[in-house]
Amino acid sequence: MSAVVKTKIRVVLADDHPVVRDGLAAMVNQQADMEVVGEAGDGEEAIVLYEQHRPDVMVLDLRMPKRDGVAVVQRVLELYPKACILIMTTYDGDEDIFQCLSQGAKGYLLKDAPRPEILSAIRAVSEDRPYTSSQVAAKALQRMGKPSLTQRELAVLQLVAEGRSNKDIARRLAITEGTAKTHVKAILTKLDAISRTEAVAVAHKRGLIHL
Amino acid sequence: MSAVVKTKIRVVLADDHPVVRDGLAAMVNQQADMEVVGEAGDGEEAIVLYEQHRPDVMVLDLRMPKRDGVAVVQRVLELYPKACILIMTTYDGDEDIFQCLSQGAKGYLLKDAPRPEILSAIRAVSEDRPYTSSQVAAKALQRMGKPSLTQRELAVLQLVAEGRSNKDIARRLAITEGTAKTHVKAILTKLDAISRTEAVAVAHKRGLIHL
DNA sequence: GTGTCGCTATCCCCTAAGATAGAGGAGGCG
DNA sequence: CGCCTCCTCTATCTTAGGGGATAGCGACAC
Repeated sequence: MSAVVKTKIRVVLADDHPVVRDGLAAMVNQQADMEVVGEAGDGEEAIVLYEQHRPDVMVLDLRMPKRDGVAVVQRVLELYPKACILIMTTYDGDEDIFQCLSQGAKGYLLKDAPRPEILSAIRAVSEDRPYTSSQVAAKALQRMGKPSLTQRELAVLQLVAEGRSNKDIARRLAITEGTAKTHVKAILTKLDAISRTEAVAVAHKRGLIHL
Repeated sequence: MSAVVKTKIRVVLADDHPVVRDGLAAMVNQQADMEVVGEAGDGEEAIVLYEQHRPDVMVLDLRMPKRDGVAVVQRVLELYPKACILIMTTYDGDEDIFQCLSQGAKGYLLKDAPRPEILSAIRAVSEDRPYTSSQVAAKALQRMGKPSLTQRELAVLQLVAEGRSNKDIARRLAITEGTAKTHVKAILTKLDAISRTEAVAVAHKRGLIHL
């Protein structure tokens, strides 16, 4: 070990696609100043590996089995408030971005980002500097000023997106049909949609619902 | 060169995520019997690279800029009917799978497949043997017997998914509202849905529409 | 305690959506 | 040629969906 060699940036990867993990691992391990110390295929594993390795950076996919990215961010920062987490995903909805960043993730980038950007994002986050590409930042700002949905409204929205009728929704949530309609109307207003189908489209695009 | 060394399997990769290409490339180049000879980031590039290199296998993502996977399959097989194409994607809807395989793709696998499966799929397809995982095959069979939508119905479905009203759809397609309703009704029947919102949910899950 | 917020609920009104049935023209195919 | 599918249009009828407003109740904050 030479005296000029700094300690490498230690990275944990979490993504449910082996091929993506391989790609990231190859990229990272090729760099002189960083190394992969752990790979997780789902959310729970990600948390366990974080505790085991206490890496300088955790690179996290949003959609994963067991526990999704947002939940992992929340849990890890609850345990280790100084954790540096970089979200790397295909989802560019303003709600996803907003959730992650407001939970305390240090960076957010899209999977179609070029290699150099990915690496510089890892370096930035490892030094506790936030990293957000301009497009992502723009989305996060879009989210500002837009009204949030309540928990109940999100539950109703989920059922609406599955194609359920108001009556059906009411039965499942043990409320009256009138109340279901009240919630749906609130959703339409907040999402600025004129029909439930449009509301689903908007919600999908914004990342309020998935699938 | 030793006499026992066979010619390597020459592979072209097409995926819009650099990180995925890197992962695949790393995996492939690590194998003694295969090598990556080209990488494309969109559909048009994929076609060009196929013509340039005439690889033994092309690994193709479904959703790509410029031209999507199905279109690439169609075009390449039109030019070179003996081309061996392996689809590798996250989309597991029966329609996506059915489209690709019936167009002539030799294999279809999901991005969450383990490394060994990916490699054996590439080897299989390179020898002109079809490769389909059991889950994927099951989906393809599910598609059998299900009615197809006409072009017009697909166009209407797309607009329905965007949240347009019947009147709006009619205006955009230059038909009467009644005709729009007729199409919507046909869609509901074929997708076995009772409302347009459910139809959108079903269509999405089956891969008839994206986004 | 007063105010705000979230969840619940109810009433009226009206339109968009879906169910049903029928029909004619264009084009492909045996 | 007839047969079939697709696309188009029509008409009627019923219901689910959506607009607008209002309000009681519990939780929580100030």
